[in-house]
Amino acid sequence: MQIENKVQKTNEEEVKLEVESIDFFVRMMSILGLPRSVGEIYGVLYFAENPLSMDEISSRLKISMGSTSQGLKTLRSLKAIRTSYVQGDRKDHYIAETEFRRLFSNFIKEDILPHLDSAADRISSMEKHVIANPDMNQEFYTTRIEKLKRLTKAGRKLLPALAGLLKI
Amino acid sequence: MQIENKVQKTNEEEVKLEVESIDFFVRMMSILGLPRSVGEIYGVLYFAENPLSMDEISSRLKISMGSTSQGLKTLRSLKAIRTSYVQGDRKDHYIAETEFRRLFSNFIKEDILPHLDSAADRISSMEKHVIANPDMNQEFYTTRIEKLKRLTKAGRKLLPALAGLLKI
DNA sequence: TGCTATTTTCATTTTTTTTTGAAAACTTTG
DNA sequence: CAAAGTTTTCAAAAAAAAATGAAAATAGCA
Repeated sequence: MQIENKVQKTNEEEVKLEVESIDFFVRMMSILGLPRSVGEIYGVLYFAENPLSMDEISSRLKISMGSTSQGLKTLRSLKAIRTSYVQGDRKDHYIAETEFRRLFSNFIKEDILPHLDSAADRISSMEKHVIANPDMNQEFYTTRIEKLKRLTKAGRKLLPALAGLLKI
Repeated sequence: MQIENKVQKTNEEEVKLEVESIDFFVRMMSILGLPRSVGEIYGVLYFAENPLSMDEISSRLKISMGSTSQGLKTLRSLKAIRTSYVQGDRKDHYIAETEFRRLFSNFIKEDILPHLDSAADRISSMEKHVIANPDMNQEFYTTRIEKLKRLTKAGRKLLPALAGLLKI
């Protein structure tokens, strides 16, 4: 009734908007393979006019503090949110980072490129197996391996550039 | 011992290569959110010199016919594999489509764009809520909604173009 | 057409992922 | 520096996703 009131969504249209925001980001994040709770949290923060504490987020969404903490951690590591100091309150407060360009660039750096790195190792190990055995149809296998090399090379170039193309 | 022998990987290096191929594609497909079995199947087909039947795929991978059938269905819908007639054999036979460019383009068309379509609907419904209530901080909400619009618009343009950029 | 081989479907089981909740670990402040 | 407030961690529970396997459907052949 006291501090909370300041940030509580009292208005009906605001509540509806929040529900749709949550739904929107749950779907978006699920395309990126992120759990439901992460989308929910970002959805709440995206249309929040004021920074929200973990507490407020957790009670608005009716999810546990544990989930909320985990979700915030994920969002922080993607730099999709940041903390903001609120005077007279000891809790941490969060606001959504709304530059999607940066958000994507972090996602690619963090969740995609590491896979491409390990892919490169695997490909060179494949090559060794083909070379090690002259009985194998060298042309066939070499061609296939070349394609994989080109694929990972293209991915490594293209994906980071992608975020730059996002004129958002 | 009879027909199978023709396509069985007998050579040790070939077996090792196959294992790595499976591993490679399991990872790749999992980036795209596709189940393990789909990656495994594609991994086997990618380095197969001859078309393989469902039977052969399923027994090489030691996965059930049900999974294999489902996985092949997914791969077919992505046009990542195609069937090929093999004389004197009543079974269907599959070969990997190795043009990754097309593969990605199908993935985007099939698994990503539909989400963006439904996103557009949701955004316009968000707008209605903001307009419906003049008490809301119009500037704040309108700006956020604009960002979402730009995001989805950019996605719709950029993603299909992405496959074209893949020089593979 | 009827018989058999092959593939698909789908209820059930298994595995994996996510969430919960309570305890542990921090942090702030009186 | 202790006491209360806050956040994190992590084992266990719940939920979601994927795989199995057997029955149903389909297709090819005599």
